[in-house]
Amino acid sequence: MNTREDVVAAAGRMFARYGYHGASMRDLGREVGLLASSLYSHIGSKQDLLVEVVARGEELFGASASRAPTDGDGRERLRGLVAGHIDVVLDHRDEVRTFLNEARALDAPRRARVVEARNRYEESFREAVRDGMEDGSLPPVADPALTSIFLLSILNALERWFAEPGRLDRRELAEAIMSFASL
Amino acid sequence: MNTREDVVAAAGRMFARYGYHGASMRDLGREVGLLASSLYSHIGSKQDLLVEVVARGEELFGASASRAPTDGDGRERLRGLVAGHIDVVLDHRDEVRTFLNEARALDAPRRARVVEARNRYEESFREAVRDGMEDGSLPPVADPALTSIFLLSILNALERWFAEPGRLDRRELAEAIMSFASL
DNA sequence: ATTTGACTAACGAACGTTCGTTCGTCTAGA
DNA sequence: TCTAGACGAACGAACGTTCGTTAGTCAAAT
Repeated sequence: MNTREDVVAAAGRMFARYGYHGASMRDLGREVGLLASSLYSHIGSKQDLLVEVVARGEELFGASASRAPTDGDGRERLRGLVAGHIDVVLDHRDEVRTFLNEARALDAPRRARVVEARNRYEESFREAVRDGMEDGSLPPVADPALTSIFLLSILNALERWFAEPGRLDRRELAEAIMSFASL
Repeated sequence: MNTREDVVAAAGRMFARYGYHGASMRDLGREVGLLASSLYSHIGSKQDLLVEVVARGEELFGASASRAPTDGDGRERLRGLVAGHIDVVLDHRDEVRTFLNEARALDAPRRARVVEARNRYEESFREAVRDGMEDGSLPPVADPALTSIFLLSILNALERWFAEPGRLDRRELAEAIMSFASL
């Protein structure tokens, strides 16, 4: 019914699977059951579609971070961030993939904004780790920044291999990641 | 002097930076100081170039795995694999990036071969972890497969952020990763 | 009666690739 | 030693195709 929404969703799927440059407007039209030209009744340009999909990824992570518990010790907050990240990645694989891998196809200023958003998001991880070390809820760790990068490396890679349903559910996955990092 | 080599190297650079579909033959020609048409004195097709770059990535990881120590306990062997992986990623960023991210632009049978090679490589990690658990050199870990995936997630993400020279050198990086995983 | 959203048709630009050609360099035969 | 001719490498032009995008039309829904 809401065609525009279908188009954006399809764009997310196609960009995620084939990459921005690898997915043509004709492919995209076929995916949603329209001709390429008809897509322009709903969107401004292909680039606009990418901007929108990437922005959604950005918002999803931002919302997840701000939804994380602000009370509780560092460990609990980190746990919340990890669980939130897992949910975002698995519930919105396509937007996440596009956000993580196709932002390079954005023009420079928009790409810079994405990098900035990622840094802000990463900072919330660093903060939780740092606080957890100070309040004693996390073991003293060499470097909160490094720990955050490693955690996010694992979390962002989930999109490439984690399948549901599988041997692990999300709860167990979060547990496995935390205990892998001995956190 | 060896133009063909230059072309392949430039292709690795361009594919890594802009993606296979995002890099045109004219871009590539400009990079090596030739016209697009002149590239065909040295290569068969754009697709051949991708095949070659990806194959190099594949070989680099394969060679690294077979260079790893076969004697020593599991922990020592895992350590060797991690250090080897770090070297491959940092010494051959472009080929690795292309290998990791652009294999999807290959035709299905070639893509399948890449997946297979990745699985074989991952298996060498699993084996080292499994052996390390059995010989007592590694702490008993829930799941060697999961541990390997997490390790490789961290290792493959290095290409995205690790800079040399920086606060950490490779030795310290390997150490940080091993101790992050409490291995 | 107006508006919406799909269509067909077409645009110019860029794509990967092939073509005929030129221009050195290197080798073999006179 | 000189020369003929084969060769590798690069060129510019052009190929057919696909790209993203626009314009005009027409049917259905409001």
